Amino acid sequence: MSSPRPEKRRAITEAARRVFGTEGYARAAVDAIAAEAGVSKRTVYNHFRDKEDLFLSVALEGGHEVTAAIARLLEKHLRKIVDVTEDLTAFALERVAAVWEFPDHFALVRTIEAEAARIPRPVLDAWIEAGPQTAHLRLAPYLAGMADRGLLSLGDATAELAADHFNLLTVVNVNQRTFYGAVPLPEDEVTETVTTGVRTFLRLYGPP
Amino acid sequence: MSSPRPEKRRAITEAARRVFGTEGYARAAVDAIAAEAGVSKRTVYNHFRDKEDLFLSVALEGGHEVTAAIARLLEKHLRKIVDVTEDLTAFALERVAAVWEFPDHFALVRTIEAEAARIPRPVLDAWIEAGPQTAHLRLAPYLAGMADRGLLSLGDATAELAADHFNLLTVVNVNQRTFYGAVPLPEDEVTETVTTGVRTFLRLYGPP
DNA sequence: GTCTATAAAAAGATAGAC
DNA sequence: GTCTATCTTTTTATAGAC
Repeated sequence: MSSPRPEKRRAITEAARRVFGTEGYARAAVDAIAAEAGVSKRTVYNHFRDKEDLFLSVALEGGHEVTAAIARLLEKHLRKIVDVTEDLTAFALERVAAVWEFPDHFALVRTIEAEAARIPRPVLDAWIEAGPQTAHLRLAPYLAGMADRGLLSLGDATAELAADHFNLLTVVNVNQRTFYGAVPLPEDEVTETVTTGVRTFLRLYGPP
Repeated sequence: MSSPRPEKRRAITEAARRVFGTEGYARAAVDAIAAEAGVSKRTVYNHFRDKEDLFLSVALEGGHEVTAAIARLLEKHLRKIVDVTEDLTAFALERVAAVWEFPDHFALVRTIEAEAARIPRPVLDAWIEAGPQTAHLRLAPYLAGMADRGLLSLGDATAELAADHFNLLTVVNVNQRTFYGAVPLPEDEVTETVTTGVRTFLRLYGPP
């Protein structure tokens, strides 16, 4: 399972992400992954115990990458606030667009959700923590900071709860409608949904 | 494709719902569905063109059934309002519990979401309309009625938007955490989430 | 570790009798 | 329309040479 050719392993994981994303788990053939990666099938089995091991490795890796990308978006838009409404909206719009920016990953997310009941709990928990949960919770400190500066008023709500509501009203709402990007939604409807979501969030937590 | 033995067709669709729900689309074997239904595989192919036709028929049928069940919950809890908070909470709790009451159907929902990109658009649209969209939109008239009676104050929001927010804050929130019931969540956390969701909803739309 | 070739099993769909 | 038996293809995983 060690790998003196790290570039091959890399090629395999990238190919696997594409094929698993396009085909789903059961339909994806290891043959196809090997072909897409430009290696023989035997090489795939030298790097990964079996198909399931390959799938879960790719999923976990993708979770970390997307979480990192979202962390960069948080820094970009919410590190220094110029205008609360505009900055939150700009963040949410780019956050939502991640679904189209990493189509292979989010196709994988849909597959994971479908397979959730069949994935070993420790592995699933590791994925949830690496991916959605962390990406989700990292928003809270930024909101807390904004509240400290008087830009938001959390009342007796925790920053985590406010982050929860922000995500539901913007990202989750759009993802529900588009099945995580599988069904396209006109850009102006996305903008409308996010704008309304931010406005609603500020009715809950906007400065007095 | 006609069926002089309707009870066989029924047995097949019920078996298909269980097997597709348990195994997902690609993994589910028509052999297994036939065995579960107690008929031969050839009989399955006499009633349904192919595996995909069977899957989509079952999905659509399930969508209608669950939508009807949710309509009954709306009538039960929101036809006559005794206490706004309590009635909305009771409705949301039972609405959320539907995921555990129809485990096969919601396992199928997860599969549909995963396969969304591969399902023919007209068929997918028909399913969305029969299932989630209708179940979702039927809440709006009840909220509008409550607003008319002064039990809610919608401001300049439409009843559809308020319904959207109610669903996001309660049902969608729980479903996100549990992957539509695939990962269990302690009952008190469910209650806590729904209660908080209703309270937040009433901060937005409660009477003045 | 990587390749070609192959084994072994599974699954979708159909032929043909009744 | 329903059944048993079968065809055909696809797929996971491995043997064995280099």
